[in-house]
Amino acid sequence: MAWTDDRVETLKKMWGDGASASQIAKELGGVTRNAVIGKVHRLGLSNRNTDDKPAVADAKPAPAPKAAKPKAKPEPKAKTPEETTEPPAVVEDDDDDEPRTMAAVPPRTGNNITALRKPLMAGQPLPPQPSANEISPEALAKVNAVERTAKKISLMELTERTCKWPIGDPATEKFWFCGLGVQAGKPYCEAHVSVAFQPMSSRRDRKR
DNA sequence: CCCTGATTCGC
DNA sequence: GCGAATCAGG
Repeated sequence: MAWTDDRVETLKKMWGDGASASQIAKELGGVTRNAVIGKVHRLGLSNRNTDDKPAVADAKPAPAPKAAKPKAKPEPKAKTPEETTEPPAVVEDDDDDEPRTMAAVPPRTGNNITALRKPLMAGQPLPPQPSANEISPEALAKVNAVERTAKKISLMELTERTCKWPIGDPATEKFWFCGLGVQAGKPYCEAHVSVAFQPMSSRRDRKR
């Protein structure tokens, strides 16, 4: 697949919009993210630095002894130390909206979670609330069981495919996220989905 | 393990 | 110019 003006345009557009290389590659099709990144660099779009390196100090003794080493390791990265002109990078991709017929129910880790009010991750549906209520005993038991086998991952480990169910008290060190594989599309694993999302009717029936 | 971009280098 | 392989990091 060649880089037609057309495709390059799309590339520029998406890259400018903050899309990731893999996203762009997927959109274009026929190329890998590596191809996209490579192109981005060749186009000089890597990081929009309109600045010219101030010829302040030129103590660069051309440190590139890459001579007879097919797989020589790259030299220390030369990263421009500046972050000022960073784009908003606000995640705004929400392919799916939670069904309105479902109601998110707060986590109940046996004990009680008080803090954790604001979303931990941008764009992620995770505003657990303390006011828990009746959840099917079976489901609850299931959750407790799952929490014993949970991966207990950190915030950084969270991905689109890891259960984001919080376990423990965020105010203490004893806090993790479930981390098990999510139920396709959902933010939680199967067990946690079952307690997090309940049909409105179900809640009503139980509650009243 | 999932992902991100950065870099190198044979083609 | 291209991009797979690799690196470095979250």
